[in-house]
Amino acid sequence: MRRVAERIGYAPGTLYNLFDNLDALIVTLNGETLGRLSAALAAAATTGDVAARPSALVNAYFDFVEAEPQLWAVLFEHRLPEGISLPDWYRDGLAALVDGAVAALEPVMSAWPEASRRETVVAMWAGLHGISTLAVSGKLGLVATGPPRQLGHLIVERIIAAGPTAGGSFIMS
Amino acid sequence: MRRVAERIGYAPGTLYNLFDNLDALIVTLNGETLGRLSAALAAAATTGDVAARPSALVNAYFDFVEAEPQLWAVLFEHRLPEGISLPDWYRDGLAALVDGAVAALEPVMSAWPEASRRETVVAMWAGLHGISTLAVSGKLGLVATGPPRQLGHLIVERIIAAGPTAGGSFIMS
DNA sequence: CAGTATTTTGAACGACGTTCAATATGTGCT
DNA sequence: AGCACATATTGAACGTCGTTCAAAATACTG
Repeated sequence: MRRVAERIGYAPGTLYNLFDNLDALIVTLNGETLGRLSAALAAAATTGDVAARPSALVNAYFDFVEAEPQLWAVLFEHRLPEGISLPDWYRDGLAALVDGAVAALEPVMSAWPEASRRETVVAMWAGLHGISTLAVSGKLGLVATGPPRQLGHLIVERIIAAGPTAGGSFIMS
Repeated sequence: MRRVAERIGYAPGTLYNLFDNLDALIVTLNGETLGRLSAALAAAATTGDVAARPSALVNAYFDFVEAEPQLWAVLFEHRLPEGISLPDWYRDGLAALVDGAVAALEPVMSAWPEASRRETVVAMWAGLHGISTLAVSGKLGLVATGPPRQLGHLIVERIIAAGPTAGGSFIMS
């Protein structure tokens, strides 16, 4: 709070007329970052070559992380105090991001049933998220050789290649 | 530091005879947690039914996260100040965890070349990590319906099912 | 210009990580 | 036992942080 206040040339107390506390300020900032990330992914999804969309989305995601590592880190590393939940518009923003990816990948995931498709996209998004957090915190580099982006492509491409009925090998027999 | 000191019945200053600062204390704690997580995964990997090992590992991972959410959160959310890197034994602990998973999954990933197998395991681990962080921070629940564990199984099973040559669809044609 | 509403201030509070001289405790020796 | 020395522990103090709030400054209105 003190650093933000100094940056904008105000006394610390002034910020409390705009935000309840530091958490509220960060959540508002994260809302903007979420919108920017969503827009970056949407722009990448306009590729005409639908087969290239999965890798285009992965590249757009990592481009964003590399372009704005601090904003991205705050967006996903910040945690509200116990018991306080994120505002509704935050959920809407996240849902819009996922929906955009689902729509963009629809051509290459037409074999999936609707519900499973969305679940799969969420899983892939979480996978990219995990790779990025480990990379940003310096823990991925301890065990991975290639760039984080490469692992991102691996996750997304193989999950899509596996198709909707993959897994559950115990069902076979 | 003050809370730890109070818990063990010492003055704050005493802790500085054992650790340089709070970061060093947390890194030491994280070393223990990493060992515990590694042991839990190793125990799950002893399953005789090799086909069930992937799901057993996923379950063990999420069991650990649910059993020790705070320790797990500190292990992976803590970040050293800029420029300071993790000690060597930390890297070794992480590498041991990955190596254990690679060894446990060897029977079901025998088709993979060695290097690719390890990379794939790292990617799956990062995927589980991403699911867990989003779940713990309350952000996964905003867009996912099922339990986090389900997404973990999805990622691991489909990546294994996809096989070593999946992805890179642009290579075909 | 007077009076009211709004914005901004900066001192103050409690909590935090950290430092360090002072103090307490333990250990080995005669 | 007492003494000298090493080690462990303390607690006050410092600077920083988020946060509060009465006071001061500014803006607006009739």
